[in-house]
Amino acid sequence: MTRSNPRVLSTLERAGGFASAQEIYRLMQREGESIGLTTVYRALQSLVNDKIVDVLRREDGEAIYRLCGEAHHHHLVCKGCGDTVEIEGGAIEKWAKMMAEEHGFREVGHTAEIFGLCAKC
Amino acid sequence: MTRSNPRVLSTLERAGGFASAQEIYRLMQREGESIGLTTVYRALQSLVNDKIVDVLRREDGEAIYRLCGEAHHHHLVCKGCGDTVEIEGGAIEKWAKMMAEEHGFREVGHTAEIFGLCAKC
DNA sequence: ACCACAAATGAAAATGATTTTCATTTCCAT
DNA sequence: ATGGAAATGAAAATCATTTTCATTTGTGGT
Ligand SMILES: [Zn+2]
Ligand SMILES: [Zn+2]
Ligand SMILES: [Zn+2]
Ligand SMILES: [Zn+2]
Repeated sequence: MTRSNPRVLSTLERAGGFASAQEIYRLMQREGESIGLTTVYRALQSLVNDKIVDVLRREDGEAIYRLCGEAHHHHLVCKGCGDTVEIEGGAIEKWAKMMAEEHGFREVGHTAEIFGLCAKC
Repeated sequence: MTRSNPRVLSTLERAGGFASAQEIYRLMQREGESIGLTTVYRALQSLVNDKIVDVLRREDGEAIYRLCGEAHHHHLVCKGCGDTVEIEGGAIEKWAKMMAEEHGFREVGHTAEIFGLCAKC
C-alpha cells in the first residue's frame, strides 16, 4: 500500500483524528480527491496493521478509526462529543497477567476502554 | 412483548449466557422451536431495555448479548476453543473510577476483556 | 361463545457497512 | 521500452440488522 495511505491518513487527521471509513471517503469526495471506497478501507486496514491508527466500534457497530500513540495504552472516551484521552494502564496490564496465569492461559492480550461524559458535556 | 421473551432468554441462558442474535436464532431452530429471526431481535431489544441482558460488540462488530447477572464481572476468553471464564475485576473498577475522576468524566462505564489460549489449546 | 381491536409475530424486502472479485492501471526493475 | 507484481476501484456479494406489512394471537366487553 503506498499512494493512498498518506492521503487517507491526512484526511483522518483533518477529521479530528476520529472517523469511520465512510466518513473519510465522503470527506475526500467533498474535497475533490479521487479515491475509491475500497481503497479507503484497504488503506485503513494497512494503517491499523502498522499500528498507526487504532480501530474501535461505535455503539451501532460501525468501525471508527483514530490516530494513536506508539506505546500500548487505553482510552477514556466521551459519549457526548467523542473526545478521547489516552491513558496509561499499568493496573490493567498487571491484572490481565495475573488473571491469565491464575487460569492457565497463555499468549494473552486484552482490551479495556472507559467511556462516560467529559466535563464539557 | 410476551410469549417470545422467556423463550429467547432461556435459550441465551442455555448458550452459556453469551451469544449473538443469529446464534440464538440458529440454536432455537436446531432445537425445533418455531420462531422468527425478527422476533429474536425484538425480544433481545426488549430484554436490553429491561436491563435483563447486556449488549456489547464482538471484534467484527456483531452485537452479542449476555445475561446481566448479579455481579458485575469480566471475561477471560480462549481464542482457540471459545471457553469463557468469568473473572472478578476489582482492580479494573478502581482503575476506571480513578482515571475518570482524574480527567473530570462522569457517568462512566467500562469494558475489559482478556483473551488468549487456555491450557487445553 | 362472538366480536372487535390492539399487540405480537414473521416472511420478505430494504438498508448499510464491509468484503470479495476481477479487470484495469500504475510502479519498478531489468 | 517490457514484463510482472502491486495497487486501484467499480460492481457484485455478504451479512447483520431494521423496516414493512399482512397475518395471527390474545384480551376484554357483549
Ligand atoms: Zn490511542
Ligand atoms: Zn464530551
Ligand atoms: Zn481453549
Ligand atoms: Zn459473564
